[in-house]
Order: sequence, then C-alpha cells, then structure tokens
Amino acid sequence: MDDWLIDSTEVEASWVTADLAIFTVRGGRLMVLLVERGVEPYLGHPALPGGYVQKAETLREGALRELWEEAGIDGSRLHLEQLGAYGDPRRDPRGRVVTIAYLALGPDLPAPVGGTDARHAYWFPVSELADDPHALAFDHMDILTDALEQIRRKLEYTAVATAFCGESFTLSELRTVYEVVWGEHLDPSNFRRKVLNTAGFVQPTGDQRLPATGRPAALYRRGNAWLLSPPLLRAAGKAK
Amino acid sequence: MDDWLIDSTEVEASWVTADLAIFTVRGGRLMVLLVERGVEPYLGHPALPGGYVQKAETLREGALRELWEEAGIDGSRLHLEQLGAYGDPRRDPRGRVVTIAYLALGPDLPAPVGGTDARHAYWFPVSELADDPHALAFDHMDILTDALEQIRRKLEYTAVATAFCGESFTLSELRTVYEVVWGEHLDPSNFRRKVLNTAGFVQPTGDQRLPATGRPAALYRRGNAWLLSPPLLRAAGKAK
DNA sequence: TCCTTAAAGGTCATATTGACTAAAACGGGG
DNA sequence: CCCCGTTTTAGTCAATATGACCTTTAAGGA
Repeated sequence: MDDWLIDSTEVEASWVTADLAIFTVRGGRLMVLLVERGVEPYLGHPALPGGYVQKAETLREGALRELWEEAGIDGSRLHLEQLGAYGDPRRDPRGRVVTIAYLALGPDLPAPVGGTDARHAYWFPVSELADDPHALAFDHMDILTDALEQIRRKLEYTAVATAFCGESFTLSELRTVYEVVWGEHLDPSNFRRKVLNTAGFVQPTGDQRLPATGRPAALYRRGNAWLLSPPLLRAAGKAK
Repeated sequence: MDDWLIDSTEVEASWVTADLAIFTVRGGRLMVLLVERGVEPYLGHPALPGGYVQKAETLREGALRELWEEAGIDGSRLHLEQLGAYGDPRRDPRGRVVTIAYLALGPDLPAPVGGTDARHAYWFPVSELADDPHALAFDHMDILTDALEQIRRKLEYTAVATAFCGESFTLSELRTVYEVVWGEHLDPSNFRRKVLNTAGFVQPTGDQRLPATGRPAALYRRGNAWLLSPPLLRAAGKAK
C-alpha cells in the first residue's frame, strides 16, 4: 500500500475530481442534472456536474461544493452516496484524471441556477439520452448508466425511494417513484400491502392530502428502517 | 467536471493508490490477505496489499499488478470488483492519497509469496480482527469492514459465491461458503432446493465427489446467470 | 343526485419459505 | 457381510408471501 517510490518515474500525480449523477422525479419522468461545459475539452457539451477536489476536502465535501458552485443546489439534505471511481488513463485528453462519482437523489428540486463553473445547469429526462454512448462528455455516460442501475437495484432492498419524496408523501407518490425509476407499472393495491407490511419503511403522519381528483390519501413519512426485509423486487428480477 | 484551474492553489495533485481486500475460505474460516508493511508509515504493521497506480494503467490493472508484486497472486482469474474510493485528506500522514479499494474473491488460494514491496503476505482469519478499528494500517479497517458488508450482501443476490469455489464444486461446498461468510447455519436441504430452483445458478457436471465420509455428492459448475432471482436472503435480513 | 377518479381494503389461487422427517449411498468396524 | 455413523438427497406440511383481481370508500364536478 501507499509506500515509497513517490519519486519513481513510473508513478505520477493525478488530478482527482468528483462528479455527480443527481436524479429527481419531475412530471412523471426521471430527470438527471446536467451542465453545459464552459471550457475545453468538450466545450459546450452536456456533462455531469463536478470538478476538482480541493486540498483539505474529503471527496464527499468536494462533491457537495461542486454541486453548489455549478448548480446552486444545497446537497447536504439530499441522499448522497458514492458510486465508484473512474480512472481509465484515456478518459480525459488532458492527462490522468481520476473521478469519484457520486449518486444523489432528491425530491422535485428547484430549477438549478448556473454557477461560475458551467454555462448552465438543467434537468434533463434520462429516457432521452439513455441510448447514445456519446451524449455526454468524457465517460459520463458510463457513470450515468452505472448510477441508473445502482438506484434501480437500491430501490429494491432499501428505503431510498423516500429520498425522492418530500418530508411527507402519499403511497401513490412513493409508488410513482418506483414506476418511474423502474419503468414498469405496479399494482397500487399490492404495492400498498407490501410497503405497509415492511416494518419501518414508512409511518403515517395522521394527515391527509387531496389528489387532483379522487379520495384523499393518507400521508406518511420515512420510517426508521433503511434495509427492507423482505425486499421489494421488480418484475424483471423475478421473471428471468 | 474536470476543468481549467489546474494551476489554482486550491487544487493539488494527489497520489492515487489501489488497495485490495482479497478473501478466500480456508479450513472453514473466512480469510483475508494481509501484508506486513516494509516502510514508514505504519512500518511493520499489517495492511491490505496495494500500491501506487502507474501512469498508463487503469485502476483495475494497477490493482492486479500490485497483487502480483506483493503476494505473487495472479488475480486475472479471480472475481475482482471495485469497492469504492477512500480519500479523506487525513487518511495518510504523507499527504493526500486517494485509494481505490478493490474486492476480490478466490477459491482456496496457494500460500502467498512475499513480493518486493512488502515483507510478507499471508492469509489471516477475518474473525480475529473484526473488532479492533486500528488493527490495520491507515483506514484499511474501514475498507475491510465495507468489503465484508459488500460480499455478504452480494452473496444474496448474485452467484458470486461460486467465485470462492473451484471449477467444480458440491452443493455442500457452496453452502459452506454462505455459512462462513454470513456466519450462520443454513439447512442443507432447503439450501439445495433454493439453489437448484434458481435458474442458471449452477449446472450439474455429471460427476461425483466422495466426501471424507458419507454419500457421494454430485458436482456442479457455475451456471450462466449472475443475478439470482429470487435472491437467497440471509436470516438477518428477514428477521428485522 | 349521479358520475368519475383515486385511495383503501379484501379475496383467492398459487408459489415460496422454514422446520422437519426420511430415504439413499458411501466407508469402516466388528 | 451386516450394522453404524455420516452426508447427500428427497419429501412433507404448515405458515407466509405473491400476483391478479374485485369491492368499497371518499372526494370533486356536472
């Protein structure tokens, strides 16, 4: 591990960046936060927000700072988890840049404001770039693909779906999160049964909310359980 | 993302290392590969194998090279996956060193040979250091803890357990992997039923193997499925 | 008042699970 | 050569979970 040979010609210092794949659900669609790059390389191309990690920061702190600087979003209240490191020596034409990718989920977030480091930041529907591997700068499409698979899987066995909802939410809203992220329809009745039978997933607030039309829905907040048991499996996982 | 300001005083180059948490099952116990550090800091202390990622390598290639150099193990035939990045600015007293942790599993591997970069490499039972947070150098105990949780979880919904077994194996051997990694007893009959009913998990070779005593056991090899559906959940996950 | 809509609650056949019992197939000792 | 311990393999059964439905409740609007 971390040893001598810091002066070896074989080894070189690297630039370390943090990039973020931030998702929200708006208008029944899964959206990801993108920025338009303001400098070369990939000038003008869409990319995930992110930037250099500074001297005294943890990786996570760097990710949160970049999110604030590039999109004006305070990520301290979002669900933020590390996705992984991307370090192919050819992923950045300027040299070796290792990026630590973070994954964040939030409720319907305010429109991002373009910061100093990027022309604009904006929400973009995931479904409209899910096919072209060069839709985003660098290897950001790989990162996005990995991030998508991770949240789809995490919905199954954690209560992370509640991170897409506000402080309180109806079961319909929670179900919509699953439907949008998984891209499949769920039976409302069976979904309700599963969620309410999973200890600690949600707890009723006692209040109600009126939908546009129809019977009022009970409101819930996050429970104290993070891991779901049994998990809530998607059909694809069962079909096989 | 990766932009200008490469010359800013706020940003500095980092050293990037790859560390490995490699596990195997020997004598009914889960073992992790450790090395004795040959240089400061933490001279003489046990640590996970690893070292600096070189100029033209991918992160994965660096991890495999370090594994070969420090323990004489050819990792190209092991199951190797990235665990995550550890980059707290205080994790290494020499300055900012970001390490990319890798997780590897292998069948009962040959005794490691000490390489040039470390005094020795050796297998050590996980159960004997699972409590002391300073048993290993740097933040390697954190990495080990995360690696353990990851393989325990991955046994549930992937066929990764077969990576602990040789080319062909009995269902008892496979069950022992689950029992050792999870630290709990599994009913042989129910385990067999679940594994055989999960399409693509294993496929019979047609051969048999004689245990020390008892009825001969049929041999299996890995199936073509990686994701298990339905997953094989541990009791802890269900109890809750 | 009646209609539409969505929430909430219930039914039922089927599948899965966990705990258990029993049969089959070996080697070894008398 | 037959009993014994051991391990694999097979089977039973009650409890639980699942998926596909159906029904009732509670709102707003025509």
